[in-house]
Amino acid sequence: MTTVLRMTKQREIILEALEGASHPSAETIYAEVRKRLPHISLGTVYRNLRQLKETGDISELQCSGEYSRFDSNLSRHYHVTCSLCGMVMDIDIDPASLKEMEEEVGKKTGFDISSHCVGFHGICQDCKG
Amino acid sequence: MTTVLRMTKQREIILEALEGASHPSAETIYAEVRKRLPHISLGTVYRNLRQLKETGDISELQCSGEYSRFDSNLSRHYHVTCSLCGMVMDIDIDPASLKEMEEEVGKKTGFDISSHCVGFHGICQDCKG
DNA sequence: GTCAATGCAAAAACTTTGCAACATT
DNA sequence: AATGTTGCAAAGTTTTTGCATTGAC
Repeated sequence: MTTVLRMTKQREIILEALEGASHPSAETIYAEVRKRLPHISLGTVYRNLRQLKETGDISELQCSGEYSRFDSNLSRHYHVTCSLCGMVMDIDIDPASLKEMEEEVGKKTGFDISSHCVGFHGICQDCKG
Repeated sequence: MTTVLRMTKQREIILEALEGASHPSAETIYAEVRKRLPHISLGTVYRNLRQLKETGDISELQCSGEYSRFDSNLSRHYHVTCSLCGMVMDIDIDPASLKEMEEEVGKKTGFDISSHCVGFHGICQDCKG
């Protein structure tokens, strides 16, 4: 019995916030959504993010710092995070060699590899100045 | 003015716990150290782990799950984490292609890349059975 | 003796959850 | 009408911190 998600005002606006921002954190989404729904609760934001992640409508970044960041871009791609300001930028690199590595790792360790996460860290152009 | 770390009984035993365990979490280290120092506090464990990390005596894993895990092996290497039992295993893969990627990422994004993190996730042999 | 380190407890930071009221289907 | 969803507040988890006391040098 699959549970059907209902399209509530809250969910709708959370999704719009996801699409309008770059890799926002839950807190950032909360702040954004509150401009249009002042009474929404942080709990609702977290619940929705988890559900949308489970249904595969959004993804959660890994290797991007201390707390969760979310992404409405579902294609396989990687990220750089600025160690100073926390800014996250998409990287256009070919996942092929990582895919190869997955296979190699599976063979070497006996694990059934289901995913990998890669993240780069450094200082962004703005923070260099 | 560099602060000199003092070798306390606590620090010594924490380091031994680090070396005797495989990628332990703070909580695991706490449990282990408490066998020999029953009155040590969790705060002391966290403080020491942070200090040892800062002095470069140990490293903190990334991409290894929800909470921090530590490593007394300082050489550059990567990890697989079991999604079921949380077990972490070292992987013997060549970091060369990742190093190349770092350069490519720097060029493409304008970031000064200082590090990258890579982690693989899957099901370990024990959990498959 | 000096000052880093400890134990303890309180708090911070992020996230989850219980529950009655409410809204979508 | 049925049940998924919300707001609120309380609580859970992991990690940090303030402070008086202790201990390494």
